[in-house]
Amino acid sequence: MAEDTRSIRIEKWERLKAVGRNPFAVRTYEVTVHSDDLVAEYQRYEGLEVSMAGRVMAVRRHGRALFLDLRDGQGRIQCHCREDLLGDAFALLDHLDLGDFLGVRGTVFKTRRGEISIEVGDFQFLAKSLRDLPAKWHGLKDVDLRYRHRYLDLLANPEVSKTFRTRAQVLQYIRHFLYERRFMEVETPVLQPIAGGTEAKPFQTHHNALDMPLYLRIAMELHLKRLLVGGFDRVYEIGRVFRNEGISTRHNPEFTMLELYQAYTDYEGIMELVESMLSGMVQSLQGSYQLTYQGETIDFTPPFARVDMVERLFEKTGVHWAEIRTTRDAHDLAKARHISVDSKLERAQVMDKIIGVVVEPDLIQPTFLWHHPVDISPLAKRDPHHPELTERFELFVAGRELANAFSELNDPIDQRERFMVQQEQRRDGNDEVPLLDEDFLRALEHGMPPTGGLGVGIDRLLMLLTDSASIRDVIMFPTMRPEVHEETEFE
RNA sequence: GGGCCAUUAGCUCAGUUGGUUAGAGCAUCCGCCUUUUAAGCGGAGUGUCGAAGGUUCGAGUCCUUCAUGGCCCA
Repeated sequence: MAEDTRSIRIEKWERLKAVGRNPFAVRTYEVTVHSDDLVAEYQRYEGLEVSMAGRVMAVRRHGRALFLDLRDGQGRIQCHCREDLLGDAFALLDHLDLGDFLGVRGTVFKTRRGEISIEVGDFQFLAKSLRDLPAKWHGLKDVDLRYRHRYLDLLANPEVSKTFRTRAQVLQYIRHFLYERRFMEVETPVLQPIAGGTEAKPFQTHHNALDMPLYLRIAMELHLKRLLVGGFDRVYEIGRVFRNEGISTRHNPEFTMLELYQAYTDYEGIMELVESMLSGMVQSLQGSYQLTYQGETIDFTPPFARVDMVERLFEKTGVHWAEIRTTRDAHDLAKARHISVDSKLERAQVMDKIIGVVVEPDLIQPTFLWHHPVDISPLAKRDPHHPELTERFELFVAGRELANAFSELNDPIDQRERFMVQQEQRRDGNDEVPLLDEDFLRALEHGMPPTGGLGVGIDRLLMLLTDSASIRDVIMFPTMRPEVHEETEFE
């Protein structure tokens, strides 16, 4: 029973305290080497005294000696403790449990079976664990427990730690890549009086002192563009955005976006940037341009394929975008293709849904789907030769949108007109359309340079790079319903 | 929101057409063991069978509702 384990361990702790060895009274422990480095450079360490600290993951007792596995932040190292070397201190190991933190000092050697180990000459309890760790080799499989108690998931399932190490590497890679291209990292508000920059339902909160509603941002776009007006010409932000929508294997209410804006270039310049960034990232992580996602080989060798959205729609449906003039036409097409859409949606949104069903799922290899119609791209510059289309692309990989980019609309009059169209949709009941951001328009009127912009969903990128089926596998603490009953075990 | 599936010991899982006292491995506890590594050997304990109702002489098993999660669809 869990309570028995706990009280037994508390008793052992009491006994340690009684002999002046209270683990929780210890503040520091000298660490001279980490496990992985020691194993990698065994020749250098053999016969030398080292000092290490970590969590005890396994104990194998052999009477007057024992082996234990110590896990530190890098990996695992085996330690050997013998009574003839440790003397009276050996008896203290009776109070050792799986999960305890231990510091050891001793000599590096190799066992008969060839395992690099430490012959412990001195040890210290650094923290006591009062609860059982998850099973040794089954791992922790219950997904609910894994996400709720991620610390146990990380301890029990090595591939989970690896995923989050990859996440850290990817963020580092991006920052380094953008640093080399002279981008500056900035931070813009999460709390906003108007949540704009895309279409999504925002979370609402309230500021007490100002007595006003505030929204959690759904995108960073409009603030980053203000910075271009302000004179920075290459800016980016990596941060959390929030969308008050359903939860699924591809959606978490809060997720991480990269947005970047580069002045004096357009969507084709950004296309080059994305190709270079992603192919280089895959190369540096995998050692090649290929990776496997859910059984499918994906090849990030640049250049990526380019597919014209309107053309591909025509190939797939025999219908040209221009033939769909009204909302009615769009709904008819959806019905003909057996695609169910909300009857309240307008023409452009219905078409967006249709494209999502008939075009996007086929885009398995990295593919730029480009030249989106202007009415689903309110912040993108028009294509000068086809003013009903825009200089925009979305990058699809494994049938999913990974990035979205365009030549940023900097014509303040056109921008205002497009916002006005959105306001009509809002009045017609589309509550995903943001309110008009007058200050943003004012900024544009001061003049924004021609600019290419990009947004990348970092979590979805990580799903690809770590072959994860669910977005929850790449977010440390995904959004969960609270547990029904809190266990209170304090007597 | 709809459909399907899951929930049994701390962990991972069995549990027959409804049948007596619900099982295994690991973990835990006791004993032995000074180069093991899923160490070994001997012994012991372990459950609100997700929750609440119902059917039945009898429910882990059948029915209903609920909770949480997963997959698919919207």
